[in-house]
Amino acid sequence: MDDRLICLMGPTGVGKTDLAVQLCALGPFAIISVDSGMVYRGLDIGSAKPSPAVLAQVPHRLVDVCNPDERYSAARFRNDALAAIDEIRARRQIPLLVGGTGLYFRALLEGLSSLPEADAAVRARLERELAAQGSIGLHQRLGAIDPEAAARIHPHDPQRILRALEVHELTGVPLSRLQRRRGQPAASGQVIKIALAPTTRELLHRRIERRFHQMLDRGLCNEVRAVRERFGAATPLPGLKLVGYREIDAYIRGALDRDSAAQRAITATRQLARRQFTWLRGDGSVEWFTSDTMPSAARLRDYLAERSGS
RNA sequence: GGCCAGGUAGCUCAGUUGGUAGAGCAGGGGACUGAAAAUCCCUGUGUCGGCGGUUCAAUUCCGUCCCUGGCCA
Repeated sequence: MDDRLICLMGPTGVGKTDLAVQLCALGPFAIISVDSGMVYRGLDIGSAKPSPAVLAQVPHRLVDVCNPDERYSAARFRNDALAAIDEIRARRQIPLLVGGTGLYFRALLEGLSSLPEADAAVRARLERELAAQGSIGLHQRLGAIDPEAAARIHPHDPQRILRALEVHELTGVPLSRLQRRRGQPAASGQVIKIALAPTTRELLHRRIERRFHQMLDRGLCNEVRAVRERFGAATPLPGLKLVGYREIDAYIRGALDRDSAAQRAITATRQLARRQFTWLRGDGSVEWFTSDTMPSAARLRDYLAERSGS
């Protein structure tokens, strides 16, 4: 039985999705999206989802699985992806994991420790304490409870400080101790990692800028307005923290003019792409393919056939 | 053409009572365990517009030229 797990990775805007869709026409592949943006229903243009027509023809698992007012997570992704992998294999197809979310790939391929999930009440209280004491104050408190975690987490990193305190409150055990027992590798099979990237950064920057203007042309602003109308201006919407959405939301609320919102969105996308590179560069097991000229799906198929022979 | 204000890092600007200069942003690198498209960390040598002059020493003072903006003709 073919137990391969194919990962098509790369920074935003290099054409991973198009290539994956083409590949599906050439073999028994089934796509699982590894993308923290495409999980949101109604956030279509700005997350660069494939069109409804493409989605109907080539199913993407883990696209449109939660609403913009919900919070998705790496752990939820891991569970959903494991279920999708089983289902795909039961149909004698090969899972093709496509996306740029490094943490999700790691959660799936290396596993997560067994930790409590986020608790809204605890988090709300910690947020208030953060506002009152500042992150350095909370970091000191963490130092008393869990010196190991405090040493690893920077005093200015409120998100991680809060999470460490939250875990301790919920379990009575320091985060660092729970993390020492790392969960088993979560996904089974022969992992093949392919990264798609341009040869120069400038090429990527140009592509990002052009793509964002296309998103505006396709009605990104109206998409954000529709979401705001549906949930109300005051509701915190995790979905609108995504690159591009955040800036357009600020424009719609009147905090930014349209041009600076667009410029900031493009900048934020470049910075996102850089962080995505950082995950990939550190991984010695990825095979790099250039995206300067879109590699043909046939070439990728042949590469995969070669790899499976061993 | 005259007067005024500017010309310093890719951009916006500080600053140097004369001893060759530093912030923010951008860019680059890194971290990453239930928010991750998040949250953080590290990273600043540039003919200080050109050419002359004064001076031990000029980006700083003086002269002149060039460029940009404003006002006046």
